Amino acid sequence: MSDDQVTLDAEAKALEAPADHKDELRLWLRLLTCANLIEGTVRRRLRESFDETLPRFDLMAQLDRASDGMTLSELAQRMMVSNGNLTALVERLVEAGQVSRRASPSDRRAQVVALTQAGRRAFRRMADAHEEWIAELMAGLNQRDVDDMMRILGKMKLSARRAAEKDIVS
Amino acid sequence: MSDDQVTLDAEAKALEAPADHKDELRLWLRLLTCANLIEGTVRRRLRESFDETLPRFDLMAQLDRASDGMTLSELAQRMMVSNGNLTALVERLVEAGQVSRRASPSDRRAQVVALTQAGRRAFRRMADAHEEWIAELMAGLNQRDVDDMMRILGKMKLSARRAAEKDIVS
DNA sequence: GCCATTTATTTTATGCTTAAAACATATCTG
DNA sequence: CAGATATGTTTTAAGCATAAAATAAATGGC
Repeated sequence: MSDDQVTLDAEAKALEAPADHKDELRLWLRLLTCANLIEGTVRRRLRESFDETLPRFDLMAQLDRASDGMTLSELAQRMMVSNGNLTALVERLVEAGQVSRRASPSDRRAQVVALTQAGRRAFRRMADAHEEWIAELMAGLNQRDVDDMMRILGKMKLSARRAAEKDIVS
Repeated sequence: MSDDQVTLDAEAKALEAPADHKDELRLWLRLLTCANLIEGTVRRRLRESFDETLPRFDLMAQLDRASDGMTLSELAQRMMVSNGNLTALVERLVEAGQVSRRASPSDRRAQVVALTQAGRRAFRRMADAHEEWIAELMAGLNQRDVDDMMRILGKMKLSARRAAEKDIVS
């Protein structure tokens, strides 16, 4: 490997131009394309097969993992959406009888939301289909690809979180 | 390799349970987490540094690559958003003087949109910062990670597109 | 116990997004 | 060339999303 050449090129550039990050940019664009492609397909199929929206499905997926329910703030954090977003979303799901809402026993400011029995039943049906759809969309990957990507995405998640938190904490 | 064992297990399962696709599901959730983390950071910084929104930036990015502009339909397809979505988005950018809009010479239904000079100038400033942000968010990856992931995402893109198009073409 | 700060939620204003319907123009087919 | 079909765009109705401000309750320091 010609490290000298790399170093010389890098130094030659550093004097007049900023570092080149085209590879990372291309990676990001491709990641985004894949995410949009998959998310769009899931969104469409959820609507066509179950007359349900993706945000509602995502919300139910979080509640499905917490049998005792959770507060709105906790839900917002896990879903990575703003608090205000949940107010209306939860309201509609409560109206539809899929989510229950009760005051927190320990904190009079907070509300605990949870899946109703009907909500859990509906979610489970959708989740089974959803799992199949994801597998179908990723059918072109072999186990090695899945494992490799899982590992690299783990690193990316850490890296991105560190950079993102720098903005907020300070 | 014990193919027999694999086959037996698979057959034993097939009788009572559907195939297990947990790995793909986990991969999808992690991919989504990364995408949301990065996209959210970019969105916030665009607003804080340039008082600009991500959809507007994305639109300008597409136009930056087509110096002669393109029609709304072509733009919608490249951005992977609905046509109706663009009407208002373009309208606001035209108002802001960043995008121009003219009738297509060859098709009286169509309009061609393009960046104005001011729009191009503004976009270039933002794009430089954006490239740095992406590199920072992905700083935890080495070149090998970037290359590996790029390759696997290429496979995923093909795979997802095939599955997605199955729904629509029919 | 009181005041400052933090935390939980809602409200408001604005913008993004979609699907579906409506409309206009192009293109194809017989 | 006429009618059918396809394509380009806008409109409509509904829902999703954010930031920022407002409100309410909890917590911490003194």
